[in-house]
Amino acid sequence: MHKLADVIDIADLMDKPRKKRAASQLKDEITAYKRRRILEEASHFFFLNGYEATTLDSVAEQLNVTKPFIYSYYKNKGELLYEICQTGIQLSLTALEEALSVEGTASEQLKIVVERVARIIIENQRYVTVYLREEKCLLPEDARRIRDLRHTFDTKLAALLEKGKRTGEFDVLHPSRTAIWVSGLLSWIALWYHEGGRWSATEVVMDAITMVQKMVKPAGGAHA
Amino acid sequence: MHKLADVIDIADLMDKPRKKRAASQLKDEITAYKRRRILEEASHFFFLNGYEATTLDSVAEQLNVTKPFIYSYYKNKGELLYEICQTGIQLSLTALEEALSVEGTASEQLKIVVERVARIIIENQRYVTVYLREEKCLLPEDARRIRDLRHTFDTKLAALLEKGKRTGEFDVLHPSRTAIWVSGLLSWIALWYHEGGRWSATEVVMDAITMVQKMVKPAGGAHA
DNA sequence: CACAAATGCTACTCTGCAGTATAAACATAG
DNA sequence: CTATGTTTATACTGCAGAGTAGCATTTGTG
Repeated sequence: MHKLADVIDIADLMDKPRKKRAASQLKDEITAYKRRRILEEASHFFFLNGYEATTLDSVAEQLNVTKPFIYSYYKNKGELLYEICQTGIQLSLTALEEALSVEGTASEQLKIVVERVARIIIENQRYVTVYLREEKCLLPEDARRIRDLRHTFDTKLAALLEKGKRTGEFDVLHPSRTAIWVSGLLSWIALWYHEGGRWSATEVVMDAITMVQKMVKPAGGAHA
Repeated sequence: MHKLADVIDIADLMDKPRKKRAASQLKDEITAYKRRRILEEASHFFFLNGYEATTLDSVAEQLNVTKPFIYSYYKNKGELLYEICQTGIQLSLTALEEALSVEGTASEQLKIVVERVARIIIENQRYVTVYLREEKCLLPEDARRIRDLRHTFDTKLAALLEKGKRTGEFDVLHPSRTAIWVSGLLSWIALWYHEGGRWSATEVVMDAITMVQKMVKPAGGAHA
């Protein structure tokens, strides 16, 4: 239901001078940057205080702007939440897909997957935590799209476990159920890890790898 | 800092007639029952919609009473949240302690622990989920007490892993860190399990047992 | 410099809900 | 059947925060 003008860049069709096109491109980049900054600060507050408890006034104050400024870049508070949740799951999914594109045995791939996804989750803890914690606050249609991404994640992970099962590398009774335990273990990192806490990010990542490897290891002890 | 009268039942000290004591006892039971019913319904709404998004008016309506009724049994909304979170973690802790009191090897005990705690978490999903999700909404001092209970849970679990490590039943590099992964895996059940969903409670419990056993199993494959 | 167009801010509105003052209904005792 | 205390409801207050209308300010253009 888009108007044509919304989809195709009018500047490219009409014979606008170079300068103008360049200028509008720059403007778009600035707009994108502002949106990103708002999202960053909002995720910070949502992470610390929760979605409902966070006021857009406080986010604005942190950015040294005012509330209407935020409203000129986001339709409403819910849109901010959606973008944060989306970022949280999308980053993990992308990390998974990139890891899967590395050639190797199922065991090697799984190790890379866990390592990369765990790192991404730690680096983007705010986004992932808000996604896990505030799902209930999303509009139904937004929640649906987020769940679909999550489902894709679990499905791709399950496929990897299935592959390892066929080659005999893994001992998993039920790949799609095991995938949920593995992705749960990864998600748990976001809820539990604390920067500057008792354990370093690297320790946590290494632990996660070890745990997942044990979860899928055949009983016989083959395939160390 | 309690006054004496708050600690010792005055009716027992003064020579009150039997009837009065019996009557006041019954009254206390009724009061306790009302508090429990309020808590049940509140946890239902907190679970479904989140703490902040839930109005006490809606809880009252569900109970066919009014908001001031609730306020005559609970000081404020925060106290309700605290009791729910407390219930969530306390139930798990009690289940753990009961399971630990069963005599047996570390492996046997661990199996019982995971089984019982997983069952309790599934049966009391509302309470546990609210505890995991709404921790940020608690007053600092309440949050502190909840964290202490959680810490006790993790510590007792770590002690069991330590014991199994000494006997050679378990292969865990770092018991207290592994305990956190195990308790995370158990917590994850509350966030993910859905009654009437693809998998039954029994399947989930059995899966949890399998996963935890694999997580601590020695590489050599001894101690099946 | 004048004019236009965007970008951002001041100063609101309006709603929804936590919490309460007060009155009514009910029970219990004398 | 009145007197007294207890339990519950009616009917408010007060406030915080989401969202907005309209003014001010900057920026770019001929």
